[in-house]
Amino acid sequence: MIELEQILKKNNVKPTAMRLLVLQFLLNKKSAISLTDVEEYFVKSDRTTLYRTLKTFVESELAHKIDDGTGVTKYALCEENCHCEIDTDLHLHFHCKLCNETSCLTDHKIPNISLPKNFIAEDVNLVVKGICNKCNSN
Amino acid sequence: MIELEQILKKNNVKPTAMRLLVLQFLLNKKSAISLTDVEEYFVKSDRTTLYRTLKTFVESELAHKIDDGTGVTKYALCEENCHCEIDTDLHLHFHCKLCNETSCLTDHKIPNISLPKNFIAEDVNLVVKGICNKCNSN
DNA sequence: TAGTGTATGCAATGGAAGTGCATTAATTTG
DNA sequence: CAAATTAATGCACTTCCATTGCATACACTA
Repeated sequence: MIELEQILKKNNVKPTAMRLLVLQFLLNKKSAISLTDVEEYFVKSDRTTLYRTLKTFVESELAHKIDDGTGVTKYALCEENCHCEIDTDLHLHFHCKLCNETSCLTDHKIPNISLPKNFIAEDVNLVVKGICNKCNSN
Repeated sequence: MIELEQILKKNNVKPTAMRLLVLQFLLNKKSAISLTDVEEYFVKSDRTTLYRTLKTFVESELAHKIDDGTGVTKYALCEENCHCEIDTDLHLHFHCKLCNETSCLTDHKIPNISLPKNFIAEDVNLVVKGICNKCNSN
């Protein structure tokens, strides 16, 4: 528990009860989760609070925001020492159309992309859709 | 004009007046457009009709749907001979945060992606965000 | 020409993101 | 310690976009 507090403090986020709980929840999830997921888990808490909690996490580089193409924003904790930097920290996301889960393939960094002249890249989003290993083996 | 009809017929889409107009509109656009863009252009037509027209185009592989991370679905005509196939047809999209335009970098195919064992890729979406060449030169 | 199927238009719904404001909790400062 | 300031939370509401149901209009076929 104390560890959780440390994580938040390290990123200059005040460790409120709500934030600790949401952080814990995210830690337990292997796949990326949506605001609705969090909302369904913390029924007693308000949607807005959860929304802002996630927003705070993203702004303080504790979590990253994932657009997996489903139209619903997903969130996942950053890896240790992640600064959400292009070329080094950004990885591939995989969305399974069967189980509907979006997972972070953190080992799969985004390949180097050459852009036409005068284009400046600031962020890259790479999402692969298909069938994940779990669903494939069933 | 007759050309437009041919395009539709080739993809088994009945060439109605509305569809011809929307197709024409898409042809004139270099960047990907949203339903709202189309709606603003064809003020007299109904949103639903335009929505379904675009949907029809996507389903008949005349256009592809782009999720550029803005939260608004964009559409762009497929290239000649496109079958929306992974590895050969899918290309990079670039979203400029200044002019807010999403462009198809059709010359930039998506690099080969190696997935972990038992993952099956069916679709890939690669979006780079930053500043486009036009905005960069101003 | 009648009949069938598709396209269109209108109205309405639903989901998700986001904002404004009042209230409460926490922290700083005199 | 109390007052004052700042931050976090909860509630209500708005907005935006995607999507559907149903009735009408159009087009094609028998």
